[in-house]
Amino acid sequence: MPETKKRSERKMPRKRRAEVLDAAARVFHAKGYEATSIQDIADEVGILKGSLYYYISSKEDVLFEMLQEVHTAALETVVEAVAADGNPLEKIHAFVETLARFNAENTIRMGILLHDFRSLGDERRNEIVRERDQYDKILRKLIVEGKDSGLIRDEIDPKITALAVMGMINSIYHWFKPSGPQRAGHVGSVYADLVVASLTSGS
Amino acid sequence: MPETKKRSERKMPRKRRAEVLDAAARVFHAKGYEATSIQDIADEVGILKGSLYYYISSKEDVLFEMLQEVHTAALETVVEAVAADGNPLEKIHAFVETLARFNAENTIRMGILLHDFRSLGDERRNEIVRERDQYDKILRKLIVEGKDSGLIRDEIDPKITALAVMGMINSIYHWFKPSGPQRAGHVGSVYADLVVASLTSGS
Amino acid sequence: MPETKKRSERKMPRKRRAEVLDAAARVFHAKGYEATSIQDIADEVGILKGSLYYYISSKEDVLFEMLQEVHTAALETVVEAVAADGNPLEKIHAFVETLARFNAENTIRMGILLHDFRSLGDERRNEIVRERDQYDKILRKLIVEGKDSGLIRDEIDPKITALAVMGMINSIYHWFKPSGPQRAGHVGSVYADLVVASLTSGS
Amino acid sequence: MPETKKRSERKMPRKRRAEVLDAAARVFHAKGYEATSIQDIADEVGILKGSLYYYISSKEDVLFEMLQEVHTAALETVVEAVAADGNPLEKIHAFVETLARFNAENTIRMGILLHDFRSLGDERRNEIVRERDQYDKILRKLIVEGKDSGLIRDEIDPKITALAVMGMINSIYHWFKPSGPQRAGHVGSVYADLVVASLTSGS
DNA sequence: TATGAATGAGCCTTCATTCAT
DNA sequence: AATGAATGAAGGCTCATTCAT
Repeated sequence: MPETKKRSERKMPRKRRAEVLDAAARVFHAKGYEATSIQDIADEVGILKGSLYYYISSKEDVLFEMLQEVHTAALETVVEAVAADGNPLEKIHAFVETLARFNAENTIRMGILLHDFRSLGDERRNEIVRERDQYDKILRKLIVEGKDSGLIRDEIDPKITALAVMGMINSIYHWFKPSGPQRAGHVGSVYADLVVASLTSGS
Repeated sequence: MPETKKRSERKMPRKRRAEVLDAAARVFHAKGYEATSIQDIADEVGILKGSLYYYISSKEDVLFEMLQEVHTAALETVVEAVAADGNPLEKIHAFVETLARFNAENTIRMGILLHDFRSLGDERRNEIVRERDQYDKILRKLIVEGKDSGLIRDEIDPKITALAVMGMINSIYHWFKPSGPQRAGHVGSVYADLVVASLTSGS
Repeated sequence: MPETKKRSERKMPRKRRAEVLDAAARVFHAKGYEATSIQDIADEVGILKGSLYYYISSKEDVLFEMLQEVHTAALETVVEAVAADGNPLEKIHAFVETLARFNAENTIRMGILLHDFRSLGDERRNEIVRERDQYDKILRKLIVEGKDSGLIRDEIDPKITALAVMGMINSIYHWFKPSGPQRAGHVGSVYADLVVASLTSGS
Repeated sequence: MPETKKRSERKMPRKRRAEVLDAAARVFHAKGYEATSIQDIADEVGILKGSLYYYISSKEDVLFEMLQEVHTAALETVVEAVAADGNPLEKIHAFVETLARFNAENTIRMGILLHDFRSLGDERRNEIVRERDQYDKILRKLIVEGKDSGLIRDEIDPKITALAVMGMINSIYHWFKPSGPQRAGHVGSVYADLVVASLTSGS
């Protein structure tokens, strides 16, 4: 059916813009935001660098929109996961599993978020940092609740532990390859099991 | 005595050179290698940027030497710790404790290593990456040995677990402040306890 | 009737074209020719910048046509005024009054003419300059005639005086606002009186 | 005396910077600020455009400093001239003579001031405009005083007249050539005589 | 008539590096 | 040991213009 083909090819309104953003994400991920030139992105898209500005308004804007986007998506996913029924330990399991899986499913953009948010202007950077702190807060609160209810060992230090767990999750983008042997879901459950075990064992 | 003179002439630059490297490390850590200009480093040292080239040969060289240095030191410390007597679990404890403490004690240079090694040329980057993989290898081998000797749970996946632990340790530079409440040694033992617990627990 | 159709098709563009020129004049006047982008003009008209090229052939062409137009109009008005009966002094009065009024009535286009004719290519600029010099010539000749006939003081230097008067007139676009308290005609007669007084007085 | 020569050639601390500013002024005057590229200035100086930034911090800064400079100098000269003893008419004569001469002596920088102050950012432009208005204020006040004391004709409109005189003076940069037949001082006195005549004659 | 996409040249600015002194 | 001046390449971005639709 040539008609169907035509329809899907016709006009593609904001499709090209998404292509540009995707290309930018790929290059940012590969070389880092600062080391990436507008030329690099243009090459990846296959147009001239001047032409890029038909789709973007500045290099930093591209970064910000990209980060904003993943950040919102990640936070939503996590909040939803933690909202489900369960005791603190089950919620921690869900938190880690969900966020680890999200990281594995979005290595490119999460990698940029974690590596390059510093390159944003003050205001925007603070906005991102503020949002990022929420993960930590949620996790730390769950650990405290787990200790209060006796599900988590007394010796556990909520602050350092939460930071350790976040660091563990935030490093997934360094090694996870979607084309590799592991599935993102597998990584999520392995990470979650590890964390839960570390909080409960030891007696 | 021309000899004495020579010796003192050779030594002075070294001291100043270390100052330059320290200044560079501070700025790299604060802004990232790519976002740091030679001017920034010169400002931090308090000399003109042209004068820097009396001590360094290129910006990348500074980075490389810095990374080499801390990398070697870290590896030495870890290898030594693991060489001590003990069963695999005890060795894992020592590994994590030592490396975590080292990270806390060297946030500036370890931060640069982990964030900016990508900016090196291909050859040098590979050299660093190759060395970095050794940590992973050591840890993974210890986990396998621990499983073989029944000290570590059967379900543990050595590969993912090793990566998770390394990620945990490698994120310390993000939050640890030498001037903060925690001592580096405390961080080390908390991390080590957490890891050991995660490997052994599980009812 | 293909003829009727043709005629109406040819005429429509003309109207829109005038709109475009007007919009361009407004923006040129507000920001200066060099600082005005084609985008600015398109925004003022309310169409896309690509669409502008249906009406214009280049940015410089727009400027040139605009300047040609007002220049011709100004010269016509002046020539007509000077052609009327009267002695040299009366003609100078008419000259200044007419040209000053014209300047006040056409601040936008006269402002562009006086501020931005330099941006034209060599040939066109020379064309404009050559025409502009005619005002000076006319005025200077009238001054000489006035001196010859004893109506104008002997000490008057025709060259510098003509230039001074022209400068006075050509600065009207800087401050005259059609919406302000003064009427254009008033400005004309005040200027003319001033000039005549300066040429005759001196006891 | 080679010594004297050496001394004057040695170190020339800010000499090169002045050369750069002079070159910039020349090009700005010839083509207008907006139409002048940094490349143009570099070519005029005879260095690479990147090298210019050793002496300047931005194109607009160069403009601003230049304008600031002439403006201050002009105002000082005028204020001093008006401060001298004399009746309002004599002061007006001094005002016009001084400012016209200053304009003739500084066609390049005054031309830039009058043609390109619009290109400054809002704040700086307002600063310049505010200072520029002072001339007008001074002159208008003198005219009013002249009318009050009966030295100036009753019919004179202080506002329009002041604007006309300022326009006359401000157009000198358009035609005056230091290499031409007229001396700057001559222009000053001719202008001043014209203005005084225009204010007093007519009875 | 008008749009949307792209071009290509040029612009201002930054920066690692060099070198004579 | 250090300075001051300059280089040359590159960077992000703007803009007049073109053209298929």
